[in-house]
Amino acid sequence: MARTLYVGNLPWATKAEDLAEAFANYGEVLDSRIITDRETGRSRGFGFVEVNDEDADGMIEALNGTEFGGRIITVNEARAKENNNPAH
DNA sequence: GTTGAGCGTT
Repeated sequence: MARTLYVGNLPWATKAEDLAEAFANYGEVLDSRIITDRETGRSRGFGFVEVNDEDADGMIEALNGTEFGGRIITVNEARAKENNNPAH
């Protein structure tokens, strides 16, 4: 079971491993992904972190509105195009 | 080499 977390307001230099490392301090990180521009390949400044369902809420509370890489990041439950579990 | 609200990739 896993839930996808949206992480926004990230510095341009943020990498997926950086997110995984930060989120791993508050729960189990299953996967992490930084969204980059498909055309240019540059970071869009936000990403997604797949975490354990049990720890998802705590990780959001722990990291939402906190400073990361010098910026205050936004952490929320991610929306999805199809397969996801937004149900509480 | 730049930018700053947002919800992605197969």
